[in-house]
This record gives sequence, structure tokens and C-alpha cells, in this order.
Amino acid sequence: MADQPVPPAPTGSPAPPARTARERARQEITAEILATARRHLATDGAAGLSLRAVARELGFASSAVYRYVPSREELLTELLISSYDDLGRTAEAAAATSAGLPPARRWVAVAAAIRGWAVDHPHEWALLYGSPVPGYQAPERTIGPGIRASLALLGVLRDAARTGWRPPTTQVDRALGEDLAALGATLELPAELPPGGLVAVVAAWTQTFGLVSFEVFGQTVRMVGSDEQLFLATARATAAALGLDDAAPSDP
Amino acid sequence: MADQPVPPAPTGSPAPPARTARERARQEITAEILATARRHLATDGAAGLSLRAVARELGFASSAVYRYVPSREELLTELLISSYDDLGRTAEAAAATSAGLPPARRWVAVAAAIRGWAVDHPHEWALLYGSPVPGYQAPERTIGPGIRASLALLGVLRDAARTGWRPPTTQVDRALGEDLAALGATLELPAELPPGGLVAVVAAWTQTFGLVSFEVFGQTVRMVGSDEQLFLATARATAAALGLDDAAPSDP
DNA sequence: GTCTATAAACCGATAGAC
DNA sequence: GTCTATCGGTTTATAGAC
Repeated sequence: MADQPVPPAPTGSPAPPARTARERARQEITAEILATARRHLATDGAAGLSLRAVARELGFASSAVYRYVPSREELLTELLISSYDDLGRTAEAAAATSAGLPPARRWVAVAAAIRGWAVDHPHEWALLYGSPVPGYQAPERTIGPGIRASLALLGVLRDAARTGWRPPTTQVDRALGEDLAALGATLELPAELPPGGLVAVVAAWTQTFGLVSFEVFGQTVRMVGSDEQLFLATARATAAALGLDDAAPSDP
Repeated sequence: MADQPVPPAPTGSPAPPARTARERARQEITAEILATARRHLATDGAAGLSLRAVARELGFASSAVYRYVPSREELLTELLISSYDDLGRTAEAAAATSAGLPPARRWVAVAAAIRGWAVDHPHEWALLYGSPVPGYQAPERTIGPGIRASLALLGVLRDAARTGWRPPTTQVDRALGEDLAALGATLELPAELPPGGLVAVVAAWTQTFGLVSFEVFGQTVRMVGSDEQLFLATARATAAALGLDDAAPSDP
């Protein structure tokens, strides 16, 4: 559970100009609060997240926390965003690393990266993809980070589509077809890709995230000996169902 | 939210012998407690379920509840089991009703029944398939009811396999192959069905439940106009990926 | 079988002294 | 910027009278 201490320059840029010692301390303490809250997710879940408990563990009064975090709601939002970003970075890294591989291999690689993160951070996965937290409504600004991992996974298909891949298609009515066409545009899939092909994409996406949730939430417990092997085999099956190439293109 | 009052003979058997008025009252109050607790899931989630709140709403002292339910844990277990059973019955009914249809149609019918139940009972779905409740470990006796819906869905494949259907197969190593063979036996799938074919079955299963969870938990919000149409199209795509017949068998 | 009363905690949020 | 104190709630669970 060695959480990274969330360095002062989270965007990876070369250290912003200069900051007062005051502000640095502020950011450091805020980061500590977030890290502690993240740890508390494991024992109490998102619904049981308590500012007081965080303060207690950090050794200061509950009221002091309010100097850094305006409310419990905001703390939850920050947790949500930083977790989405962490998962998103992981998925994007796998997509980048696998850039040269055949599409089917890339699909499995990115899916496996998402699963790996989930298994390493089960309580954060629960925060992101589990039951909604009662009384909490995620604000709009969580949407961007929230789709990063999915975009990274589906980016594999976007890249494959650029070199001619087409998914199997399903018959859809006009209304759904239009919705799917818009969705395809958002994913930057080529316009030649028929809306009916997006159905298979949605199926593959939900298969991937669905099995991860099943595993993390204990639904597959003791079903097979190695959940990882089952996941990988399933990801390969889904890549095959999508018709993705599993071998390098036939140019020498 | 008209919950059924959980009739005294939940197994459907022809009303057990005779019971004292005492016992009847006991069961009725217990059922009322359960129904109220189920309603509370909507506002506070499973993690926030409170015996006291249930007692307050029912108009008696908190300590009185302990005459009917031994603990909060047990109440959660009863909720879990009765919800699993309710969903299971729904899925089984769809499987029975669709018995004469071609396998692909049956798959869609049972999947749609599961989704329908989830949309009608989102908070119970969250209890069954969402984040684990912190500090609560479901006892063994929840497993039986817990797999009813999945068995009903996969029973469509069992029936199809009896008339010759075979799924697309995926290469698996020996260890996973053995695990899958055992799983296939549990599902009463024909022994001729190769273990590598079980991978596609697992994928189809996780796709179905995964999309339902995505929808119920708000992950697909505003993605398309009709979540139901998207679900149905995806279920058809999954049935096609499994290679299920979509037309009646070719005997006159 | 239901009640009151109680123990021994917990929570978010704020006021105001220092 | 941190503290104490406080408001106004909340909880599980038990003891013991009726």
C-alpha cells in the first residue's frame, strides 16, 4: 500500500516558477490529507469516509482540515479525480508501450494494465466503478479524467481502424445509429466505420471493465485458480471477436 | 417501489401445516423490517443501513428490532439472499418463457430480464454486484442464491449445446483448461464442449453483467438516448459473437 | 415482546480564542 | 493556522422494568 506522496508538480512539468514556503506547505499537507483519505477507503469505503478520522490520524484537530479541504464532498471529488487520473495514466502508458504490436496484442496489453491497476487499488476501483456513494453527486469536472482509461483502451481500436480494421456489425435502428455515430466521432474513430460496428466496441469495452469489477468485487472468487489467466484469455477472446489482427501486418 | 410483502411461503410450496398466531405475527414483522430496510438502501446505501432507522420508521424502539433480527450483519445477509432470489426468479422466468425461441433470442430475452430487474431495483443491484460493504463478509449460504441469475442466463447456452451449438474457442494453458472444464461441469454444459470454449462463455457473461452495472452505476449516462436499445443491440452482438442461432432450427 | 435508559462511541461543520 | 468547545445530530448494542 505504498502510496506515492503526490509530488508538488503533478502534471510532470519542470517545476513551476517559485512558490512561497507557505504555499508549498499548504500543498504538502493537502496531499497528505488526500493520501490518508485514500488509505481510509480501504477500511471504511467511500461512504464511510470521515474528515474527522483523517484529522485524527494526521494528528490534528478536525477543524484544521477545513483549512485545506472545504468539505467532505470536495475531498471525495479530489479522490475521484486523482484516482481516475492514476488509472488513466496507467492505461495510456500501456497503450504507448504497446504501440508497435499487432492490434489484438495491444488490446490485451491495455486491458491487462487496467486490470492490474484495479487489483492493486481495489478500493479506488470501487470508488470509480462501484456503487454510487449515497448523497454524493460527482461534478462535471470528473468526466474528463473519468474517461481517460476507456479512451486509452478504445484508442487501440481507433489506431487499428486507421489501418483498415473494421469490427463486426450489428443491425441497429436509426435513433441508436445516430447516437452511435456521434459516439464514434467522440472516440475519433474513422467516419467510414459503420454505426452498427460501434455495438461490438461497446460490448468489448463493457466486457473488459465488467470482468475487472467481477474480480475486484469478489464475484469470481474461487471460480478458477488464476484470475489473471482467466482475464487474459477472455481479453484475447474479445479481441478475436472484434476481428483484431493477432499477427504483425504482412509487409516484410 | 411497490415491494412485494414477501409471502409466508417463500419456497412456493403449498403452505406449511399450521402455525401459531404468534409465529405468523413474527414472520410478518420480520418481513416488514426487511421491506423497510430494502427501502433504506435507496437513500443510505448498504454501508449506511441502520437498524435504528428501520425501527424509527416502523414506529418502535430500536431494541425491539433485535427480537426479530439478531444483528445488522444478519439483516444484510437476509437482504442479500432475498434480492438474489428475486433477481434469480426473474431470470429463470425469462428463460422458461423463451424456451421455444432460437438460442440467440433466448440469450437476449434473459439478459434483458436481468437488466430490467436491475433498472427497477438499482440499489439492490448495487448491493448484489457493487462495491463490497466494508466490514461485511457474505456467508456461504448466499452463494446458492447468488448464482441463480447467472445460471439462468448460461442455461440458455447449456440448452443450445444440447442441440449441437459450440462456442468459438480460445487457446488456454493446461491449468486454466482444467479449471474451465470443472466450471463447465458445474454449469452442466456437455463434456464435449472444449474448455477453450468456456472463455467465450465467461466473456459473454461478464459483458452482460458489466453493461448492466455500467448503466445502473451511471457510467453510460448520456452516452446514447436509449440505454435499453443499446443494451439490446449489445446483447444481440454478444449472442452473434457466441455463434448462437438467431433463427428457428431448419426442421419443418 | 416492547419499552426506557444507557454506554460508548461516531459524524460534519462552525465559532472564537490564541 | 491550529486549537478547544460546541451544536445537533448519528450509530450498535445491551440492561432491566413492565
